[in-house]
Amino acid sequence: MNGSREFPSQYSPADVEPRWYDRWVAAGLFTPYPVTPDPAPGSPRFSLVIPPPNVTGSLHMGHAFEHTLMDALVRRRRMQGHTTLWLPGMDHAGIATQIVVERELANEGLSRHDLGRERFVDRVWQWKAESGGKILGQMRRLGDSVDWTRERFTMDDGLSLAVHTIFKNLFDDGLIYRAERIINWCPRCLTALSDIEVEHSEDEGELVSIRYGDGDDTIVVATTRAETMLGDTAVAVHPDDPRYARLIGASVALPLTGRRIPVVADPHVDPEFGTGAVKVTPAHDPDDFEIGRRHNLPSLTVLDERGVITAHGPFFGLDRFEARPAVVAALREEGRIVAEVRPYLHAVGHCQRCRTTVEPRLSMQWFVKVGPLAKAAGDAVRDGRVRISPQELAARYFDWVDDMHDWCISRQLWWGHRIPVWYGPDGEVVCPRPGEEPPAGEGWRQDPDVLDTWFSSALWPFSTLGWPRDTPDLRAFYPTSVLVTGYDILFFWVARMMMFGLYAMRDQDPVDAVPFRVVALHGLVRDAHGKKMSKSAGNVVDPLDWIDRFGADATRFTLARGANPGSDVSVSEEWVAGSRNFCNKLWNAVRFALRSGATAGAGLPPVAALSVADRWILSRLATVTTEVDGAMEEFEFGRACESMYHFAWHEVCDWYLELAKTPLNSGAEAAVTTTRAVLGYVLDRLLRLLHPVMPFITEELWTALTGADTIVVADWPATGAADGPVPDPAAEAEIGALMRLVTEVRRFRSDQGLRPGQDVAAALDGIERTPLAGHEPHIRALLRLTPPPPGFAQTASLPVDQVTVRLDLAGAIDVAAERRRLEKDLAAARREQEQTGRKLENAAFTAKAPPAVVAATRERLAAAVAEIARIEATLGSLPTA
RNA sequence: GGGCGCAUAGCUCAGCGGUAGAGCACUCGCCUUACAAGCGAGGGGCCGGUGGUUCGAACCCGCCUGCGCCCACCA
Repeated sequence: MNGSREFPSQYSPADVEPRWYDRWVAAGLFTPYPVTPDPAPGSPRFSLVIPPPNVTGSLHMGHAFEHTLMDALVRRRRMQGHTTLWLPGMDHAGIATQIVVERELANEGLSRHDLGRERFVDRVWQWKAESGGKILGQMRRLGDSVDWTRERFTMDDGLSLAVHTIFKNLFDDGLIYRAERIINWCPRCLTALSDIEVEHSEDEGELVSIRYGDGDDTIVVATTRAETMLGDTAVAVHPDDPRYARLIGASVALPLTGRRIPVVADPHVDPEFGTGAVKVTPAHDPDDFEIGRRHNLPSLTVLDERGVITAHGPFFGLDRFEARPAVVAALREEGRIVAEVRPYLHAVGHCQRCRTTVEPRLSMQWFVKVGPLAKAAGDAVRDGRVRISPQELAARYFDWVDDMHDWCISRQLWWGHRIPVWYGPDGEVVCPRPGEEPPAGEGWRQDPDVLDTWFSSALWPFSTLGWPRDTPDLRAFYPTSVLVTGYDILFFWVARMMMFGLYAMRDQDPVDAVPFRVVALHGLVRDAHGKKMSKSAGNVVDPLDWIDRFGADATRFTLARGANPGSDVSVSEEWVAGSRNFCNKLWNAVRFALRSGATAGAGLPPVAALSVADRWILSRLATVTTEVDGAMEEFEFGRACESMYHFAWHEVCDWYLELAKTPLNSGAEAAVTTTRAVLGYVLDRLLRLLHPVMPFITEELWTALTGADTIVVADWPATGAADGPVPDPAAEAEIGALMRLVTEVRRFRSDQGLRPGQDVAAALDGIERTPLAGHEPHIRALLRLTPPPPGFAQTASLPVDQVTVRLDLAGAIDVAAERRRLEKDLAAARREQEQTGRKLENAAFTAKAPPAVVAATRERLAAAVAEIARIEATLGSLPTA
């Protein structure tokens, strides 16, 4: 149907890509089946859910990378005939999105409080609509073969039901609890954060040693946060520390305040560190909180939610960072109290979203009791129900899962799933079942907080399929086949999906309770020099920019080509340009094939009809098919791409297409027919192999070549199929010899600085006695050599293997250049002789090495010796300059 | 403070026990009837250092050096 399509000499993605995506969607190719019960019983299922992008903005190169890998996996499975679902969607990204919208409001001079909760949330929904649309557009441009009929959002009704349901279940099982704890608090975002939302960096600070007490009863403590001393309620020392034994149980005066605080003995204190004495601030330090609990110390809160001092006195109203030097200065004024101040490098926690220094804060929050959940999550990987690729990263997973702290899930935000708990006037705490009327009336109110955005993400693999309802999709596609995501969110997301998936599906067979069978972790996208892409470094590339300029396929190929399990990928404009060139190469190969009348779809001609060149390229195709198939199975996209690139460019285009020209132009009907069929077959299969990575150009070319409707559901070339090509070592050896001969002659010409046409005539002496006899027409065509006229004037003689090429040169050869070339070859041959010779003289080698290796070494030695003799003879026959 | 990973051609990386590879960059020659986004040829590497295992090490083991990442409540 497309045979008459125009094929310009350059591939233009802009003319091709826009034509296909909507057609694919309209044809329902990305939809496994409509939402009906059990549609395709018995067929293998392949499903995966997209890591939902945040609605905060647009997709970056990391998304393009991740989507390329997922799409490649999905498209291959679809071609393999699996009932395939790639489920798209987006994440409301609680804190991140709220910050973005707040920033937008700030530009209008407003805060969220000016709008009030309801209007603010409406505003965020409005933002979501715009930003989300942009992301969907990007996914279409990338070619993501997602099922749009099943698109979800973490805050849509179904997912909100799932959130409420699992919260209720966990609550009833005692796995969610509310408690007053020291949590990580962001004084800018004004919300609690979980441990992993805090990023530590080595920051410079000051370690201040302060003398507490007066008279003889003094004790020196050190701190990096002097302002917190206002909230000190004790000094702790190690129970066995003789220096302080006499003070234990006594009290000392707290400078600046005059309060007396006890000295307590606690084994947590390290007597080796500093003075061996620690100030205890239970309200503002997690360690101190624990010490306080053990010794029944009061908690004195001296900082408010914005990090401002609330303790009465001269520091009241100061920000914590102003208060810190102010406290030290005040201590100095009292004299002798500051024992030492020295610069100190220590790890400081920052809010992942806004970089503000996190403040440990005592507050009432909701937590998930992770113990049993994390145990199950670890076991599922340990016992092999879930495989992590690459395996090395499993260690990181275990480290985290096996030593996880309870997860603080409440956030003091407005954008997110509101905690489904109501508090009564008499202290009642009620979590109604979904659908059940929440308690109402005087004094009842719902918890104002929302859930950590990762709480809903953790349900994604099953909430998107309809859970908690028992839907056909849930039955068909859970567990999902594979999860593709970056190693950087192993903890944030993967571990939590494991916990919640196993918990939600705890009634299922344990094997089928897991959220995914395999976790395929990829790395980060970096720039050409391996640097992380970041706005501040100015090396961020928008994938759409590349798609516009080089095409989606080139962008995808560049990303896939660098992808190895778990490792980062470096990309740059030069490389995507290289991929664009590759697209162009494919384009022109098919253009040539079409012009040559290549036929695809009829299968292979009988083996007897094939030429050696045909057998060779089919042999290579067989091997490449196996390589690509195997590599993709193991998420080794880089290897798969290398294999296809090399085969397509350097074997099919560089050699086979050139070799094919001889039979195609021969006029011999049988040869023409066979060559057309093989050419068509090879390109057909190559395009199928490439399709998962380069969907658009392969669709365009394949439909043109075969006349079929779409490559999207064409059969994936199976490894070792009965009717497929097979490896043919004899043909490979023969074409290998042909390549050597042709290359040698070209090298000779290049070294001699010969212009084309200066050596058109040549004799190929001795070729009739070699396997290359039948290839003489090929060789002459590739080298543009005519047969020698009778009695031609031969001026150069070039031996290659068993053949001597005698060339008719316009002038005398450049003897010096030829001598240089031969001497270089000679040196190489001598090195080889020496090396292999030494090896064979090694008695232990011949005794212990495998016989095949020994035999190969013997052959190499013999070849080197022959080569040396040949070169020396040639050198001897050169006229002296 | 723990744990993990990486050091191979100018750059980015593959190879992980038997003749050092790719892409890009570079040099030279070519508008050869699919493609100049191309064709042909070429240069370039004591595979971080150092010991060991082995007939044989870029590859396995020990140590050293230099980078990178993750985790961590030592004030």
